[in-house]
Amino acid sequence: MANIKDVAKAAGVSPATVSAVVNDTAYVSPALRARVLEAVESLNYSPMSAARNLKRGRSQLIALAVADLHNPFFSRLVCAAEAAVSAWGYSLVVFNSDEKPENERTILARIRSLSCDGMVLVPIGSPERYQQFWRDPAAPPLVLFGREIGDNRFDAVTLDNVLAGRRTTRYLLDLGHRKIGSITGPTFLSTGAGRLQGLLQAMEERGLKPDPEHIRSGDFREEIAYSVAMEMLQRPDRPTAIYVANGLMALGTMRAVNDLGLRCPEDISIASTDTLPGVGGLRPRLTRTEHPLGEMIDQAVRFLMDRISNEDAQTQGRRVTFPPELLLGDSCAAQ
Amino acid sequence: MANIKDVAKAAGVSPATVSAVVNDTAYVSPALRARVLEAVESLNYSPMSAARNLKRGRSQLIALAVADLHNPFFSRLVCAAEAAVSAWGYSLVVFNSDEKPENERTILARIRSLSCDGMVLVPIGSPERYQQFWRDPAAPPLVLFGREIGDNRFDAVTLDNVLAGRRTTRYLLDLGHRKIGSITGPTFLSTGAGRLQGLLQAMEERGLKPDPEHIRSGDFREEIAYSVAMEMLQRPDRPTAIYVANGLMALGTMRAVNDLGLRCPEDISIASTDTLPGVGGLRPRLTRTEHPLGEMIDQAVRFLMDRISNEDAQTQGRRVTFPPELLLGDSCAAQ
DNA sequence: GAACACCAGAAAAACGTTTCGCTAGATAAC
DNA sequence: GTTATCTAGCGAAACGTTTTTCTGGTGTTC
Repeated sequence: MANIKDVAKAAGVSPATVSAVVNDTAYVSPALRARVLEAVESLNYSPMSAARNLKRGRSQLIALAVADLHNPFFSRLVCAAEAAVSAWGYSLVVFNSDEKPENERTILARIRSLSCDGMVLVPIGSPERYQQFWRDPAAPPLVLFGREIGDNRFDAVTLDNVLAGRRTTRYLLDLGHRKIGSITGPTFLSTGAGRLQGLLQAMEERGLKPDPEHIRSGDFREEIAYSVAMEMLQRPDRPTAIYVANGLMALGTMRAVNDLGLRCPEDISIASTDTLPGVGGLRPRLTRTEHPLGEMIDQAVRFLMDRISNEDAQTQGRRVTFPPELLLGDSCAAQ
Repeated sequence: MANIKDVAKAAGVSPATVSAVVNDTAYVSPALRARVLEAVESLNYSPMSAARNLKRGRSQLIALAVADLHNPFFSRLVCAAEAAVSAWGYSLVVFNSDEKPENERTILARIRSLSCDGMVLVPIGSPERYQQFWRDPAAPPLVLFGREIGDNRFDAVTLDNVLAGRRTTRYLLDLGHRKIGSITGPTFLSTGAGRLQGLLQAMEERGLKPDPEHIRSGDFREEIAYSVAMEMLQRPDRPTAIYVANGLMALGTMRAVNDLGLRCPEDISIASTDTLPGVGGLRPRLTRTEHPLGEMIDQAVRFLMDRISNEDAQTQGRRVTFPPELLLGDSCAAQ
């Protein structure tokens, strides 16, 4: 592969001049500039980023480490992140911790050694895990995404999960439902806990309290949600509406509804937070609160760019919480 | 960040020795090795990959450039590729050409300058586009994925699309269907053309020929498939079964079926190639042929690893075509 | 016409590794 | 005891850039 010296030789100039032309970093007379560009063209030269990175100390790489790439929600995140990152001239390196702490550890080490210029992390586990990462001056800027870990030193972008739960539940309450159940995510995750808390808040506002038997964790997984829903819906005092905490579980719940011969929304109303890509056309259309995913990842990347350019940046973590949007389908009926 | 010299100084050895220890590339006496490791530990040293890459001439990066990241199929591909690549100690850089040639051009340039050690490409457009890429000795090994472009110089991993179409159609024929329609992908893509061709072959085997009005392109998109299906299903001589060429369109077709008050499979049988993630629980469960995606990407990565280690490799492109699996749901009924 | 400022471009150092060739010391052989 | 053999570890070059410093030539000004 042609290197900068080859180009310099071909154009009869010094490597410095080639660099100046290629990076547009200093004035070069039109004549020379043309010769250089011609040489670049004919040799099909493109600067080797390993060398450039070594010299410049940055890599033009942004890492995205998600907790579970199998979950379509995170797939959508990858898609949005790729777009956001490449708009700033960066490339996206994708990692999947698969909810396993040891994987996450490996990934963090790898990101550091790749000298990624920044990273977006959907964290698993508790803040202690990131202590060392935080202290390490060589670590790239970090934005936590989606999940709260109770540590305000990092920048963080999240959905207002409590609001999501509250808003969705209020909608069900406004339709007249009183016996509202929920299939929640894991409560050790802020996404699971927050959405549940929002539901509880909304019901409490009306002086209601859910039947404990109607609040069950589906672990954010389709099959588990299915079996939990099967059981809940077969109870004699089954709820009239269910708030499901994510898209995969919403589908599992719908399946249970169908398998039991129940009709949605006539027999049971279903509302969720989040949905699945591509299923927009399914009937009944799901009533749900959604993440403004594009805006969220844009914000996360903006945080990173900010830290990257402002080395002297405040050490305090900034956090932005996005409100969910309530999108009406026809999976809920008045009670 | 601590560098190799700092470690060397701390351990009282030369940088060469540190390198030998870190990479386990030469014998170092136990005593020294321990001192070095201790220094590495206490300084939290990790080799800077930019420098290492510069010296070694590789980057431990594999690029995956897909044609449309919004399509859930390619999201699944990302997930599978991340796993395959990291199993070999590489990291995955993800790009989305969004079916736009100019994006693809940019991406190829970027991959080259990142010195990615290999790339998996879901190509858009015709082979000429990759000519220059092919001639460039600096370009990393390339495996084409999913789509045929009629150029046998590259390694390629594909699904046997013709077989997918044929197998699915035969299944419908065996159920007694004679008036079989299809919502196809774009026929300028091998995936679209192949699946359609498979359908035609299967029908021809039985001396049948589809009504031209029953063969329509849905462009691999949900909404287009919806409107095409709406129209096709409202024809007085509507087909009794439809073969839909991908998962997104299958959902659109199902939606049209529902919106027209038709029942599947009683009124119309639907079978597809590919499906959507997470919708495994939907009713009716889709009868479909699926990509063995994990095996396919594993094969692609193995091709790359092969080229990476065997510099002297054959210049001839190898190609592996995977047979689709037919998975029975309950979206098809006997006619 | 001389002194000076200015500027385009070149030369060279530096970034952090790996790796080749070498040295010095130990061991073994005679 | 001398020489040959071997080996652990070191020094230094090299990878391909960017960037700082330097140089030589041109133009300006009094």
